[in-house]
Amino acid sequence: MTCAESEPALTPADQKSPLITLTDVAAEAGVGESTVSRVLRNHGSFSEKTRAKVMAAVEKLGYVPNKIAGALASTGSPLVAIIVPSLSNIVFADVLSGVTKALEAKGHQAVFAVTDYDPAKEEALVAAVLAWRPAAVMLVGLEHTDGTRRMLHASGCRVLELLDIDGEAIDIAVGFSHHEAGRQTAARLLESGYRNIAYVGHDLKHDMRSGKRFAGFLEGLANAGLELAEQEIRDAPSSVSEGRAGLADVLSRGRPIDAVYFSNDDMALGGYFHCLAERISIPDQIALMGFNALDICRHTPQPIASVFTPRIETGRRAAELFLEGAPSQVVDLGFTIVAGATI
Amino acid sequence: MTCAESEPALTPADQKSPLITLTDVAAEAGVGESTVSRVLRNHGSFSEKTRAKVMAAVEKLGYVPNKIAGALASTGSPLVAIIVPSLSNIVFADVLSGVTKALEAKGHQAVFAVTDYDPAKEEALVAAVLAWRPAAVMLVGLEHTDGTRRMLHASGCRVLELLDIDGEAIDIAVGFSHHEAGRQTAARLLESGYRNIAYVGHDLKHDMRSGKRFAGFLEGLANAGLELAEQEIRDAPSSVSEGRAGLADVLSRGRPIDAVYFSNDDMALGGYFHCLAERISIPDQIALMGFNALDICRHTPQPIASVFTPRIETGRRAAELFLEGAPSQVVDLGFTIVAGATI
DNA sequence: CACTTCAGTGGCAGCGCTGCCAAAATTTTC
DNA sequence: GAAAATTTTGGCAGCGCTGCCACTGAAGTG
Repeated sequence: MTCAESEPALTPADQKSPLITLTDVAAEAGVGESTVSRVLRNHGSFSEKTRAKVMAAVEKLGYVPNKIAGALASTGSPLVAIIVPSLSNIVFADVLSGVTKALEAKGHQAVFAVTDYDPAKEEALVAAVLAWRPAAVMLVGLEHTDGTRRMLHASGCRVLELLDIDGEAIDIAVGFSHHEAGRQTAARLLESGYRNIAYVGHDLKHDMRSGKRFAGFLEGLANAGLELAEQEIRDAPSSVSEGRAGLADVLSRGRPIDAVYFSNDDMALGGYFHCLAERISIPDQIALMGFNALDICRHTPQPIASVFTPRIETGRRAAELFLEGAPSQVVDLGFTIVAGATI
Repeated sequence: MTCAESEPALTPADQKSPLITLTDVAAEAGVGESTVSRVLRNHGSFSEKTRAKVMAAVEKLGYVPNKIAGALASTGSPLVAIIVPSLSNIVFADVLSGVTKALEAKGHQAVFAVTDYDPAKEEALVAAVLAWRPAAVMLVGLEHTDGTRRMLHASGCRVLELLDIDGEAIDIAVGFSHHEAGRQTAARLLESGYRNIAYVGHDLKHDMRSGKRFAGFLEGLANAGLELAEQEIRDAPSSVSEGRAGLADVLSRGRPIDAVYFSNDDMALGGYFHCLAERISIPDQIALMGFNALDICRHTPQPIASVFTPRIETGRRAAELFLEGAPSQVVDLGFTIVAGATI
């Protein structure tokens, strides 16, 4: 739960002037401390004349309020913790943007950390951020260690789980169903007449959500009495190169393949590049389908078919729900299959 | 400097149990508060027996130390603020990863914010983060408003400016010279025999660093007595679609062009897609050169020539310098021109 | 054996702010 | 014009922790 880590080296720059405090401002303005506090937070009542005096003193002294002290004195904290699996995937950066944009307008500050898709690290990071007594903790996905869950419950702060709704939410979940996305993708491919379908994916053990899509996809095929013609699951994070190598591998096996479902757009883009390089005609010889509908895949010579996911919206909505003090709930923001030129 | 924004709504979840404090742990363990504090921070001396008692109490009560209180009591703060222009550009996400990875090992916590390339917003965000009394503030680039500089100076905390060294640093700067990168890119293109060179760029007013590369590039051409054959500067953030449209535009003007320098790899990738779509042969008909050496551009059918920039390394190094308490300095991490199949 | 030494410990005063309460100033009311 | 209602204000006790200092008792010293 708590480990005695060795001290972080604190501010090395020695404070030249002992920083201005609220008391200094009060003295300068010739009013009481609480009055300054009220004016600065625009909270409670005070006269216009007082406000002017205080603001003048603040300006003159270059006072910057100390939120650390403020947060300690008032019990609530304006901090929101955001813990994401990775930043190299644009998906999480999008979520982060959405969250911070909605938060900053309300005077909240984001503290954040990256888990590298490691649940144990997530647990450690949750412990670390809880020490800051955040008003809310945002996590990606619904899968967490028991320790993480326990700490989160005990902390009493709001918990927002993002980008997934397939499972049990701790408090609020905002996202969409990956399982359903996988299912519908399969349905769409079948509708278009493809029957020899391959899957090229990445590291399922760590990326739970791509695993859920894969399961949904298989279910979609099974419903039509079909199964995957080929599959290649790379033991690495998703990337263009893995996607390219993965498709190359699948095709090298010689079995006829008329469509390929990739675990996401990075992988699909790699597959697309493989086809371009090998002069494999798309979609005549082979159809490609990705996931996320990244901007980049909309601007390839032939736009790659994909599934649009509301990433920024997920972040924004989560922040809003938290700000509103919404009750525990699961918000399904849905997804949209976008046809490209590749199916 | 400071504005009276209206209150953020604080923790809406009502604390069920008045959270465990260090005093509770001390009582449970039958020792003094300072002893618990010493054990938990592994600081000062205490017996193994005491340590065990304290840890047992911590475990039993599920105590999570309150760093807000800790930071207030000790003057230094283990918070580091990171302010980036954007998150949609992978470059800044990389820097962020580098920074947080190096920081978390040392018990520091990152707080972060996004400016959207707006210096005024940067100033507001600096004011906001300074209220958390961070041990360091990390910013991208060397261009800041006077207000930002003034606040940063007055704060007395370390200031790290990342990804640029062409200019006056406030405290520590870590990065490389964009001007020089532009110059060397021009030299390289000239070396390869190209003479009818075009530039396709994005929004220079906001992205200072791409402006510096452009200036360096022009200088490189001028040194050889040349100037740009064509140029197209999009009034938008860099993206694949802008790059594609930009190149299309330049080529439509009918002037012979044998090489194109793009403001970055996103733009270059767009240009590459345009060539693929229009069956323009690369590099026979036209050579392409980007900037950043993104992974994705290394895996296109023909790898796109680019300039590798040490992004994660910049973040890591900056964090290390801060942790070491290094003196003010400018660290040039350099860059590397990487040949692709497109020049 | 009286002396110093020092690891191990507890007490308590803040850190800079907010929240509460009561006092003071102002306005309203009859 | 005095009383009542209201607005504005200041004082001060914490928030939960750390840093300092003083204290303990066991070990080391001559």
